[in-house]
Amino acid sequence: MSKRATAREVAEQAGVSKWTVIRAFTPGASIAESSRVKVMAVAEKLNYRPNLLARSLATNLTHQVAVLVDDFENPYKLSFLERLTLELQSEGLVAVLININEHFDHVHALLNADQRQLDAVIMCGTAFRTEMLQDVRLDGAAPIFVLARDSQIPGVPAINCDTTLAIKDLCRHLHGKGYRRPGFMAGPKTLSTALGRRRAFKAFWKAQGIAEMPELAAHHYSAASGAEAVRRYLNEVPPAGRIDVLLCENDVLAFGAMDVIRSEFGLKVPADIAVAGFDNTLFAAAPAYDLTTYEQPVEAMVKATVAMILGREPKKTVILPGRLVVRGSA
Amino acid sequence: MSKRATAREVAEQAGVSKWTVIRAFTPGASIAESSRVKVMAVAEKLNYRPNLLARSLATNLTHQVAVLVDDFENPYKLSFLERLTLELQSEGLVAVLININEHFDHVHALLNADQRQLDAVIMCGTAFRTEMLQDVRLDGAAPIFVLARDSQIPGVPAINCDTTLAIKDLCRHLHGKGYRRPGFMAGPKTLSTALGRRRAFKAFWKAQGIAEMPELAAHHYSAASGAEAVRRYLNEVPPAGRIDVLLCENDVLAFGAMDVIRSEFGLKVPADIAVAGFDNTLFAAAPAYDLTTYEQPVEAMVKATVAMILGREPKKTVILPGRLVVRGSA
DNA sequence: TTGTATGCGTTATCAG
DNA sequence: CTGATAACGCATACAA
Repeated sequence: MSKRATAREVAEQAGVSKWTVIRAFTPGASIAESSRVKVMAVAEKLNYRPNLLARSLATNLTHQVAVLVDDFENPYKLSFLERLTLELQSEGLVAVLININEHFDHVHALLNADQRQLDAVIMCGTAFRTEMLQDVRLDGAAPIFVLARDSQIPGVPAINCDTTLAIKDLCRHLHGKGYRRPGFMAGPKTLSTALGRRRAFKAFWKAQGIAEMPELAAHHYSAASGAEAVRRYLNEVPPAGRIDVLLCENDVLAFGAMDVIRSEFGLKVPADIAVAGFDNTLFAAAPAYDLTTYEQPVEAMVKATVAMILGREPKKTVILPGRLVVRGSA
Repeated sequence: MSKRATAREVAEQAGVSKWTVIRAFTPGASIAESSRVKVMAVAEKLNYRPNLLARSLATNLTHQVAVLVDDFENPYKLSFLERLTLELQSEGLVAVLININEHFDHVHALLNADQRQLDAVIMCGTAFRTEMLQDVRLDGAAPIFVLARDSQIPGVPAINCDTTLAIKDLCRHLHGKGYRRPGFMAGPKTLSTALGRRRAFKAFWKAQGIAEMPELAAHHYSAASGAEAVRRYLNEVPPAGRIDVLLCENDVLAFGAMDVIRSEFGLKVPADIAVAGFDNTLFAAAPAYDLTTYEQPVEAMVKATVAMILGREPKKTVILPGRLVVRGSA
């Protein structure tokens, strides 16, 4: 039942001042080896370890980083969280995971992070309105980073995959495969716009002299919404006038789309309609989907983010190239 | 560029003592309405908000809870994280997400949580050796809770789904469907044992007078390992002697198994081999898998955990019933 | 190398 | 209701 020992208690038992105890636990502090050993022995006995809370109060560094997430339906988020926590922890930082939802929005989260003196805030692919950040006065607060999404906010760097390049790579592949009647499935309007994938898609095909590009609108970034969108389309448009390839804004939408195309309409992928996604989610590789998609450079993005947080790199928007993953679906 | 204002600064500008400022921000503190208004005005102007770090140091409460996770390959974890963060945040707590891996093990995480004075530690389905906890001396430290797994450690309550009931429900369904040659796919030995699913499985079929139950061993809880295990089995055992139903320890293994059964061996699910899983992952509902599985009562489990953390419920192991989800795969 | 004084921004407690 | 004093556990600067 030995309660947490404090530096003062250790000092008493070791017969030194508490500052000497602190020094023993401060790497690079000037302290005699003899007293260091003595202190450490007593510390071990009393089960003493420095109180990081008190340290944070004194140093103004919590070594904690807020990670804001709002879409838990996308398994892809899990990869991001894994890499992010891994990278943070390897640098002595930890992630405070904040669930952004109707009851707890960005402003709420930002204020909270501020009050807890967190060292940085990473908005991990969260959907936010640019105006939102201007409402909040966070002058002395932690720097904010936008991960896996663009940021138009001055002073708030984004670390993102090169969307233009990515969509171009994807579309070039589809075009090379001979598809000429492309369709695009987007998520909710505002969020979709922020991703910029639709724009790049239209630009590519227009450059190829193809003007007609049906758009299927999904209400959420979920398989169910993807399914619903494609169901609506297939019910409305007779076979002759249909698209021959569908690029979905992300894998989750693509999964839902493929499910409906095959199970409900008895069509073949890619023979009748080819499908491609974005993210290279774990399941994209499963034979059941075998989805052609695009992989974001998660590790590089995460490393770049953490480097900026640590001040090893200047804070500025970074765009990194990803990787086209060709599989059987398109 | 207004730096973070402190209570003292606000006090000076408002012409009161800093304690009055604190009172203005302390719900239920006795303070004159007039001075409260005065303080709030200045606080607003100076952009003051209480420093939770300092508060934590004084109160010994951080309102932060460590959430340990070690398996980021299972999309199911995402549901847990979503519900957990949601519930914690609705109670004024936040989750510190800790990635348990080779470089950062449970002991490391526990010590870290201790030093950061976290209020509690939730081991969210992590694989640990019982001895491990005894090595760590964490007497005055935060209470530990084991979520979605059993705990044999005295004083460390587990919040889990009723495995025995769950497996019995699943198996009864399979038996009712007429399957008589059951097989079980387990994950890594030690982790699997901790889950207790295999044991319940064997018990059920033995009670039905069926003794032979092939076991397929997966090395990890991943689709690839599930695929590999079933591939090995199907290559070794000729069609005549094969199982007619395979219960996998979790959905992810089941997905991998189904992939191989159908794509590599051209067999039908459930006609040739039926498959069932455990967890009711998002993808289990997809037509591509249409997996019969068992759903853990995530929300109830999470609520029970948080209730104990807040001291609203006594700390003790809780076993909750889940829900059988019957689909087309078995 | 070691000890001392002071500060970090709160909370708790008591006197007025 | 308000101000003052001590305490939370450590860091920083300085003196010995």
